[in-house]
Amino acid sequence: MTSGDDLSAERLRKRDLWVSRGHPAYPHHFPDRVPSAQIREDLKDTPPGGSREDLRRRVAGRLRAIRQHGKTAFIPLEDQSGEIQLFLRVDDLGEAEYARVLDVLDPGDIVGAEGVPTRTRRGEPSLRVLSLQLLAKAIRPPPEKWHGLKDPELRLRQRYVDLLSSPEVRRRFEARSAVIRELRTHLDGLGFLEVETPILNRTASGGLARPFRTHYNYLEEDFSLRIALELHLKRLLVGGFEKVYEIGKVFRNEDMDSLHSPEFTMLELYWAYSDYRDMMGLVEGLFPRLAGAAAPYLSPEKARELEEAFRPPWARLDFLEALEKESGTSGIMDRPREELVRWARDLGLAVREDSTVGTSLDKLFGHYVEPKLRRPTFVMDHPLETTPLAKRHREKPGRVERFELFYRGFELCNAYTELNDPDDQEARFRDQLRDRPKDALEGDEETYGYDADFVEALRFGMPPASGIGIGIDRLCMVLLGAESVKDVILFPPTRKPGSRGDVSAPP
RNA sequence: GGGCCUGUAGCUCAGUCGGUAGAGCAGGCGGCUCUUAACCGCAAGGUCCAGGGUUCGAAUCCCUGCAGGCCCGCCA
Repeated sequence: MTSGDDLSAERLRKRDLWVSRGHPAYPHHFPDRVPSAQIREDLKDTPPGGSREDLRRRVAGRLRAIRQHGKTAFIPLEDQSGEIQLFLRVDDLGEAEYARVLDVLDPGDIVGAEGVPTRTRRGEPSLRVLSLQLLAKAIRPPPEKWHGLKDPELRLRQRYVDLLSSPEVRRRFEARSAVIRELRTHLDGLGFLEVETPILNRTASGGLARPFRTHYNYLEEDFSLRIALELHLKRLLVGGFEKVYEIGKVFRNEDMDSLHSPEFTMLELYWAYSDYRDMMGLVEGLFPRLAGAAAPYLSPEKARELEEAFRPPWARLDFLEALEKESGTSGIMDRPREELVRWARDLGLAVREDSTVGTSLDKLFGHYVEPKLRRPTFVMDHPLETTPLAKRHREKPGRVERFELFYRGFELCNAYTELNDPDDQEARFRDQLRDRPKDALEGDEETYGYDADFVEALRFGMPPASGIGIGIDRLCMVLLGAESVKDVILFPPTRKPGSRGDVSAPP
């Protein structure tokens, strides 16, 4: 009688009962409602046992429990603003109506109610209900009221159940939204223009990643989903826009773990007539604002910790100096490629025999330095080979003007003075192609794709500029204290369901 | 890709040495006019992830697979 199917059957029976009494099963609207928080506000100065007879309020939301006491009932109702208790009495509704209402209600149902704001004798802010209607019957029961939905698999596969049963989860995504809103407000205030550029591209470039492939029927060509926003935004600098940014999804056809999602949100920003030092100033101004936006959603201790951590100025480390110091080795730049590759491989780092100087140094840096960067730290002036889209350093030979921001051992953003010399850009693209491993498949390899049209754009003249990319998901992890990137993504990708929880099959 | 762990009622979880499957919540019936994880009584509810094997007998032991988690590796 109470297997899953039977629970649904019971709820359907109640819905039909409600309909058979002349009510619509799924009414079209519920006008003039106020947030439940308004009723709490109404009762701010009302003592226990008192009520606001001068008011009639309408609220709507999901029922979290039903506590029946014979001729009274207490029914906590939740909406986005919080919770308010519905207080039902035979004295208010009459025997018949009281029974009719309670006959059809279950936890999880969405109802609308009208009544008088009232504080119970115990002082709980409530709405003493004069009329109530079902707005949407929940055919499936909600998760256990005290523990909620714990199963990590179901929480991802059926995020809506996770959300409807856990205000804290909803709150985390409200916080994410608040952070992104603040990001926009801040950048708009600095005069940046938000733009949208194509997701489907002939060549996936501007980053180092394996792209998703798709077919564009109209153009009769295979396209890639973008792996970065960079090259289109720089085309806009050529076009005369001086401060632009985009917040959007990028797609990298790679593994997922607690720090990586194949589909993730990225901010990229380009700023004409500035260099990477100007950009550091922008970041130091931005992050404290974002920490401030996240603060109301955090414990006071966490909020203070963030505020202190991101108070500028932050530490600045020269890439090579840091690597030489932490590894206890000098003259790294003078060493031949083979020696660096051997060094990295001897440490057990995943570096191919035919790997480049840049990759080897990157891996060595990741091994020796990155884990130590707990407080916000700018790592600056990377070796040239690591970064084909950055401008050569004006003073340090063999290096580029670039910085990455590290915090708690992982990268939060990546910025550089942009390369705007078309000949240098063309040569650097070619170097990338040449260094590509011999067994790489065309279009399926992780390399900076050669974008000839981008080089052509540079030939029209791009102003000197700096640019930055910020991984929004990681940023939210840091600001909201999430352990996994899945915790800040509403609907992370999941594998085809196994034998449990298969909700993808049509009936 | 490697190692470890998990999968039992709609939900949260027990299940001993291999011997008929357990609780709480939710649901049903009854009681109760101020509860808030309401309470009290009664009855009901199972593809023990799937498939195979060992055994007189498997939720339990073995193998394979599926899904998930953690660590490592890979990957900006």
